Amino acid sequence: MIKVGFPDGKKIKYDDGITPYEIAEKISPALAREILSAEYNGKTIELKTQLFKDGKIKFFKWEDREGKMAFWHSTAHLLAQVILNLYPESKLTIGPAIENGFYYDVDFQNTTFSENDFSKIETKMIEEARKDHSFKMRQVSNTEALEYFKEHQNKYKLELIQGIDGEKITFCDHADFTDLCKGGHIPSTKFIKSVKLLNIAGAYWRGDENNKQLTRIYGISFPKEKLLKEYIELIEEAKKRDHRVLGKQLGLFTFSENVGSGLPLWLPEGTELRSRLEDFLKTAQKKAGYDMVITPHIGNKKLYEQSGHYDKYGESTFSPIKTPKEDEEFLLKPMNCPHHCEIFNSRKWSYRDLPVRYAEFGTVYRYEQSGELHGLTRVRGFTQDDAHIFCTQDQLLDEFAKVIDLVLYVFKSLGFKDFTAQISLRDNKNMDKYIGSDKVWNLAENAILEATKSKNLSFKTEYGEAAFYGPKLDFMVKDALNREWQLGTIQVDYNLPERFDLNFKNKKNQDERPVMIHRAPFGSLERFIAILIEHTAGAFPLWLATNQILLIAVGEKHQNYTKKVLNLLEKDEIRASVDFRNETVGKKILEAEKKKTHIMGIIGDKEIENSEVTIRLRGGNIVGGIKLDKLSDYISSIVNESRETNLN
RNA sequence: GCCGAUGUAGCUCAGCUGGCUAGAGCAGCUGAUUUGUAAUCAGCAGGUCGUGGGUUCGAGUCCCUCCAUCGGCUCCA
Repeated sequence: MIKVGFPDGKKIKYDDGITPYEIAEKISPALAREILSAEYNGKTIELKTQLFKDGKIKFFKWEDREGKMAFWHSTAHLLAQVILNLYPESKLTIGPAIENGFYYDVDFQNTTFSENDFSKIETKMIEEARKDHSFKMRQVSNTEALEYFKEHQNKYKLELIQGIDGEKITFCDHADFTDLCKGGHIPSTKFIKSVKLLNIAGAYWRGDENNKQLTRIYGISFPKEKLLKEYIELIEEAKKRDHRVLGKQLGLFTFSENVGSGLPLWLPEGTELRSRLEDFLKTAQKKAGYDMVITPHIGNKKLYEQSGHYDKYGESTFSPIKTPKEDEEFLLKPMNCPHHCEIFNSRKWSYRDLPVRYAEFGTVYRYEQSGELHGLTRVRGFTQDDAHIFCTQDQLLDEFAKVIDLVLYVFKSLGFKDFTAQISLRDNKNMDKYIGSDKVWNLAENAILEATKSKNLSFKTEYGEAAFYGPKLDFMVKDALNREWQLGTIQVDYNLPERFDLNFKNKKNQDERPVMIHRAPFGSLERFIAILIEHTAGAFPLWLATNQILLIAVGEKHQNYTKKVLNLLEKDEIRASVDFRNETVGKKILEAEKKKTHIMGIIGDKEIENSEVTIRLRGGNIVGGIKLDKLSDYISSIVNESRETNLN
């Protein structure tokens, strides 16, 4: 007999060799029908794995992340089976489950595979799924595994097997298909009720661009038809919220082939939104003791050689600009930090002067590879809400914590309620990517860790995500569709102060190095606005909206009164506008809705008679008549509310 | 940069396997209408079909080059 513990603490004895599925069945047949995978003593196992030792068991359903992973991973097997069936020449490589579905990387050899082939594969997959094939794990010897894939002439799998040392090699069989696999499946293909292949992409073998490029097929699957429908609706909604689509519709920004790709042109409405965001941050930064600075758009190449940036990123800057002077070259500014270091160096500092905080909306230019450009989220010219704080070692924790406060204030004001922190450290396998000694890196990493803990932020740690000069604290926000975006970043840097020989006089009148904090709560205005558009579906918080209320005059004879209302609102600093076009009220409302106008004020005979304005909120909620002397207060109150919560 | 796809009016799209002066809706302009909570009616105008080349009696449609965009990969100071 073995003793099995459950998450609720209960312990039950079972016969040796019982499987998780059988245990579930004993608990309740309903549970057995729903579970997709299980974990035993912290390790993912198959539902049909026999248990011979005491342990703790956990069951996973579709609702659990682990359940979905097993489900999608199993679907990847199904996809592989069908592909090998239809394209016997193709070579399978890897096919994992991902956040939203799964993919399989396939070398189709000389055959081209396109989206047109999706439907026949989907059909075949469902056909196979219905046959109720069970997934069976089996252990094989190293030689046996190598033999198998030699026979199938699959050099990719051979490479994978050679990379597995010590561990046991396992195969997974279902139907007539066998794959190298470490496990984690649903019991049978019959659970897979609907499958959708999503897109096709190129992906390098093992993620290395020197390797052959394979065809990656992305897909998703569900245990119920209805769930697929919901998923497709979610994708449709995301498409509607796409900042590139809304940016066009709302007249915020555009691109021109003649200007160049990745170089956004800000239209008047977009510029106004952007300036308002800048003003918002400027005010907050002033309160937090920052000083604004301005630096040029170009800088001598030597400056970036000194900082180390040129060595690291020289290839992704725009080509150097030559001057009549021989050997003199300038770069379009790819980052602001060296400039701010030079500002710091323009005078002598005492410890009494620190911390010094320089902020700049600094426009920078980076020659991103053409295939990496994407709307406003990845561009070649963008403006960072950059600042650099120069402080003493003693001030570091406090300063860092203050920056965290500022970042959180920004998120809160803009309606990002759901976010996580990520501490980005060095990749210990690739230490030559970084500059500076272990000693200063350890100092910096500890500072970030401590400051983050002092703020009670929960965080995850990612290795290999640090900047080349120092570790980072990055903020990932979740938008209204639950998608995760990286926004603000805070970095601790001991290296640039060294490279620029920054000093201040300490209490003992000795030269001492300041520590530098790099930070950008938005990251860049372009990227931030893109994410804000997708998060709010273009309906920005009312305090930020360019047009807070649109006054709609029913007829020509109502225009004078409407103008009076406009003046009244403008005097109270409410951003109002009027629509006097010769159009029906219905049409004006439709267009205001399209422009995501939050508040509409309708004015006709009735309103004039009662000295009021009828308020209609976006989406059709009619508030009713508000007297003129109460109107500004009413609007101001919803504007203020919008600073805390989104008016949505 | 790499793999794959796409590119027709300001916008969204139609144009079948190559065949007369390339179509529609919205937006625009003109006129009528002065309108009550998600599209008033009529007329007009608007495109060298991304670029350059080629195949053909004939190319928006087929082939090649380049450019841009989209989905990914790689990269992201």
